[in-house]
Amino acid sequence: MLTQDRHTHLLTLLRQDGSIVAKTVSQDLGVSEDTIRRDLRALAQAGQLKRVHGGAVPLAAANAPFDARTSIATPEKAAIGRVAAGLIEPGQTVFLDGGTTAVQVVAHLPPGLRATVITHSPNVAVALMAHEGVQVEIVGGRLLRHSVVTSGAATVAWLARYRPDLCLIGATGLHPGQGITTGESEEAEVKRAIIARSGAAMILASSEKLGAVAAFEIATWRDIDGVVTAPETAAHARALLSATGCAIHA
Amino acid sequence: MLTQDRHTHLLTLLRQDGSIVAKTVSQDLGVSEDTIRRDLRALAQAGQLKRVHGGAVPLAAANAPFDARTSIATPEKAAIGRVAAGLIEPGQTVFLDGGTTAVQVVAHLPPGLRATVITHSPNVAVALMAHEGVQVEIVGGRLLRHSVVTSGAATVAWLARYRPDLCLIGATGLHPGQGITTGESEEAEVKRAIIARSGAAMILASSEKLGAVAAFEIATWRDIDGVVTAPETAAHARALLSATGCAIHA
DNA sequence: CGGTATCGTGCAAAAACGTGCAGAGTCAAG
DNA sequence: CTTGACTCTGCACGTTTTTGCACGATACCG
Repeated sequence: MLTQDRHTHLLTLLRQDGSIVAKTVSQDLGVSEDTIRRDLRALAQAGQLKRVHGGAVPLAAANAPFDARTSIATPEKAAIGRVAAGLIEPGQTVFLDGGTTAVQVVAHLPPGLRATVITHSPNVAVALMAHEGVQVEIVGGRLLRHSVVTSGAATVAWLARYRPDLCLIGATGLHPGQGITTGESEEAEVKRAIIARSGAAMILASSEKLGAVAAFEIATWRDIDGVVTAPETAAHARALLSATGCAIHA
Repeated sequence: MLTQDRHTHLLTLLRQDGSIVAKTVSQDLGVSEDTIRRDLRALAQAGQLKRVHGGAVPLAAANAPFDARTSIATPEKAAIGRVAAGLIEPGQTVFLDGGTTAVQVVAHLPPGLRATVITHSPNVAVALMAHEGVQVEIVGGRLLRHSVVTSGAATVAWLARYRPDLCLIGATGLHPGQGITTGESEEAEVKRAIIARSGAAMILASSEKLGAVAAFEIATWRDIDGVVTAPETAAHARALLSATGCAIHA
């Protein structure tokens, strides 16, 4: 294994998992921890990552002019992305919501997957360019600045032409009594519209969303088919949402 | 085995595996490591690969997971971007085509500009997020992989709702007799549709496009209102396109 | 505040590198 | 056919880079 290969491997790992643990990687690659530490030192010197005790994390926003918001992947979001990516079957047509978690789903798609992905997030669309076998459809409309997805009446109208097998939706609040909610009314409309048209609807849920409630309802528990969480938070999610009869994927 | 054969073999290997280990290859081919090293030196000299300790890796692009999308901006494209950005008046609604030059237009927009930008490029849309005052509309549709813009019947149909004051369009060929052309028929349809709906249409032209002709016509000189070039190539453009009566902005 | 994991540095072995040189093969002129 | 120039290849030798280990210092965690 070349030094360069290790470097790219480390950067890929960083993008996928949101962090690097020196010890783990050294065992995976069969080299000493010293070597990994030296690599991390070099990459940090080159401004490609930030060293921390025990390993490394991505740089904080400043350096990346483009996908500043999308590239900061927390380990939990990476884990959710991995699980959600596993739910997509070859040949399916899938709607992918916007947000950092959705980008993580893309990062964990099996290489060579053949599928069709519909999205209203330009970030997700760009990330999907790395997957040769995936056909991408973008939903047009006005781009919301804070969440970087299209929305509004035109977007909802455009959605009418799709009937995806599966949709993966982000949300701000998942509450056993109050249902699934988000903080932006236009976004809520889009999410609601696509859930209604999808064969199956899954909610991408990081731990801080569990038990929370936001201002606008996206769906009730009857409307959706599953919640995707990180393995670490699965037990918590199951306990909280047991009454809803909703499946938990982790 | 001929030297030439080894060279092509090495380049093939590089494409397949993403890296070359001198020792391994020398054993596989039954030649000494010195020979492989000499080959690598020659190929590196010819700019076909990058030598590293232990072997070789592809030049920049393919290997680095990052800059696949943040494509390299040549000084000329940056210059064109600067000129084109200056053509946009506050308050206008502008259609921006895809491509690296269009991203450069965004990079040179005056900070604080208030305007509406319509685009079918997710890259351009993401780049525009840096401009608080710009409202962004994305044109939906199927995403073409090689140029990273949406196109097809749905995209053209969607365009019907816009009447921008100005459109900035990329092209592959600008020829005084053959008009403005591009190499992809679907893209040509989109460009033609938006030019027809715009108050003014400008073509973004880097020097290698001047005098060139591609397979699909976008527009005749009657249809467009100006060509944007870098200051260095303005004289050349004026000479070449004088008969068309088309304004040159530089 | 103590224990443990991680880090940095110096060092030596191993791997890879560059260079000079000689043998083998090729080719064209004589 | 011979000769000399040229190229390609492999080997030897000294240099540089990389790697793993030892040991003291430092940072996290309960």
